[in-house]
Amino acid sequence: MTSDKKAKSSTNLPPAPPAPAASGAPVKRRLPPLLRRAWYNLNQAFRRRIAFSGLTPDQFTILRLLVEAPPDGLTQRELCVRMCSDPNTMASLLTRMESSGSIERRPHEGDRRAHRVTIAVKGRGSFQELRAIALDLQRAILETVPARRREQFLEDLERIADACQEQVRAEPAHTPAKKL
Amino acid sequence: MTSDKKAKSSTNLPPAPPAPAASGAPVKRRLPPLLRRAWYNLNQAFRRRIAFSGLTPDQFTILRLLVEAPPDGLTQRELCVRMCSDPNTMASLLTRMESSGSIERRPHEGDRRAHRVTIAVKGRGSFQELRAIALDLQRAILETVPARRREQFLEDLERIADACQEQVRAEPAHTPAKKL
DNA sequence: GGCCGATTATACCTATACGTACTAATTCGC
DNA sequence: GCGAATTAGTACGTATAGGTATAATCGGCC
Repeated sequence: MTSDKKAKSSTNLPPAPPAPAASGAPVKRRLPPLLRRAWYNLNQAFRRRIAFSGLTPDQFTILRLLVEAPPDGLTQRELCVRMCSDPNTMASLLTRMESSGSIERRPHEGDRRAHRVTIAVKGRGSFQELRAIALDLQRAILETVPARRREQFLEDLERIADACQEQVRAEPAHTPAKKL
Repeated sequence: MTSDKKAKSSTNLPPAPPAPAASGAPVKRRLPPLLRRAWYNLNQAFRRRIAFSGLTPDQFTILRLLVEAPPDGLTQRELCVRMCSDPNTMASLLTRMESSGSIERRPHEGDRRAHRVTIAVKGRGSFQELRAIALDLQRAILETVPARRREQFLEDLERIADACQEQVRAEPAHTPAKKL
């Protein structure tokens, strides 16, 4: 068998020619599809690289936020804000992480509604291990943009991210017409 | 107690201070969090704006792809590639859209495994209506980047998207060496 | 012609994403 | 202080995201 088959999984993406035919006309690039493609593939590439650890990209993000947080930890609300997530997703995510021993939850001593979420020893170990993989991946991807434009690109991407967030605030979940 | 901020929203995102304090040091911007923030909020802003129609952002994307496709329509596989999605997600997505009457599925006359997916009259109407909303949103967001840098930004974002996709191909779904 | 690997779609399962509704606790106006 | 508005979390339901496995084909090769 000298076949150099790539062992391509059934759920994998084929060649994929998302770019329109090059002709000479100004290639009309649309922001939403580009953002979607970048994020989905970045997330998937990272998920596969860290799958061996049993953690998901979102769980890794939680660990990063906790490592960068003060030793007291953060409340679920604070994690939500930092992850652009919502209370529901956060609750189930943290429940799984608590079960697997990556984090710990204890009642907040100043606000009995809230929880203090902290990283467990096991979680800290996982983070150290996966962090290197994350940095490698990020570097490999950023290298495709010429070094002299990288800083400008990230600055503009931040403007875009800010603008997107602003557009969410401009359109509340349901605009509840308060009863009077 | 060190926390003393005034959030003011329920399921919504509060003020959200994702940026580190400005001090003078080069603000280290990280690609993954920025991409996540941009995509999540763009998607959410759009979802809320089109919620009245009963369609989701992903469903809108399907309609757009079908409108831009040849009259014969596309197979589910082709839609997967164009959406950076996978066969599973596509199947359930199309099942829902077929039930709601946005699209039609018929057997592929040349390949009995495949389906031809086409847009229904109802779906075409929805698309026309939502398209204007999508364009407005995209314009409002892109305007936050100076006009003279927009084209360059989108070009670099495309490089990033391509690089992310490449990183996925470099890491097949089930990495480890297959059983020998 | 028939065997075998590759491909299209589906079924099933877990992990988010997020809207609505609800409970319990906290804050604020008076 | 008391009650209403707010806020932290949770419960529940629907819509993706995507891994594994499988049925039905398709296609190349002997």
